[in-house]
Amino acid sequence: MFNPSLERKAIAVLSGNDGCAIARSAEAKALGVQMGEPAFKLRHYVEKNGLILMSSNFTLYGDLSSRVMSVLATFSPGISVYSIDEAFLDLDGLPLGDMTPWCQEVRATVLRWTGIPISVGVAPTKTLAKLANRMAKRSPRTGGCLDLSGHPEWLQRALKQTPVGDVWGIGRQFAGHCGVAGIRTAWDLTQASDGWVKKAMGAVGLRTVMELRGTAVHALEDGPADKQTTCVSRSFGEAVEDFGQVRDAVVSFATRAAQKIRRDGLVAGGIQAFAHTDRFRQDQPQHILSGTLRFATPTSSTPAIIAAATRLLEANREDGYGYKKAGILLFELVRPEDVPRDLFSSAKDPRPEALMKAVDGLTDRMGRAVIGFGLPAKDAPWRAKSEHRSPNWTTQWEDIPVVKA
DNA sequence: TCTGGGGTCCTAGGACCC
DNA sequence: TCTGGGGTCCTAGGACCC
Repeated sequence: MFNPSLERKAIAVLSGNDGCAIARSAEAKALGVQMGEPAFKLRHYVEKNGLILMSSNFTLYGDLSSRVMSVLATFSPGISVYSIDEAFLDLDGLPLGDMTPWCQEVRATVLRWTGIPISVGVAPTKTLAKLANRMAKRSPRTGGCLDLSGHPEWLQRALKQTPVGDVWGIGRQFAGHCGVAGIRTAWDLTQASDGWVKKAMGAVGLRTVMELRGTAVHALEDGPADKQTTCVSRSFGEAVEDFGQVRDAVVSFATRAAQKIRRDGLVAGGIQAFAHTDRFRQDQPQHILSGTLRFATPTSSTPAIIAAATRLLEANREDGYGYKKAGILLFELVRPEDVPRDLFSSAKDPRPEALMKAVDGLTDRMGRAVIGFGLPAKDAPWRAKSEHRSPNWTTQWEDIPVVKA
């Protein structure tokens, strides 16, 4: 959108630390760039075929995502955002019949107002809507929109054209079980017996099959449920032997995790901190360090979470390894009003909360780098690589594009 | 040299209860 | 010889999703 010269080019977006391909343009797929392929294996495409590699920029993607979602929300009061690039809309109550013109309007509006092309699939269940969407995206004839509701013969043809492994809820293992049983397409799976499905893929698989048969079992939720866990982990730009550096990294991850749960209005009942060596370097000694503790009182206070994380790390400290990744996990997340009262402590100390409120206020107004607990050096060796990063076109004043008169 | 990050749900087995 | 019936909770591991 911001760099039209990239249109129609072979381009892949890399994971964190510029590790491997996590998104590919159609042209990159045509070259043979695989999902999850390590970046160093893509170099020959870059040199021979002009493949363009970009670092991921989730701040930018998140902002554009929320713009798209807010446009979608104008089309149906029942919207459930499923991921950064997908949402389900409840069409109950909308005029029945051919939904295609309506879908075209949704698509055209999102494109016009945000610059993002989307595809739309309509069907009686979420699993079938995902299947319809996939066909709409792949087949130019559909113009990006496919309505499989009220067209039994189209639905059957779509099911027969969809490989079973491309069905939502069928991953590698389940697809393998299906293959052994001679089940190749989504249609084949609808014909399998409940007993076989339950045995091979459990209750989850059975729900997928019900949805393929047209019985909705995945309801459209009103709002997203509260998170149960929040994890912040990163691979390091290079292996780190200085344990102090590992600790610095974990402190910054703890800071970030605390921010995240405060933003979600939650407190954590416990924390796990971990660090491990490079699992791909089997020629080097491997080590996984990990520790868990529960807070006496659930908290979202950055100093409390940092203190716990560093305590766990030091308690499980092992020197002499090259650490390549570390992180922390906050679990037993609950809303503060749901935390049971502590029988033995009297008045709650109001100061940590007030402090975090002040820090969050400053961060919101002036950015994350302005105030913090032990701000790490910008050039710390554990900082992830991000060598092909796009600007934050929509969220940083200095990156906002300027239109020339 | 170089290989991501962040989630959910289910299941089986063990420990416990009356 | 013979040894009940009905539960809950927790955990680790495995499946899936984006």
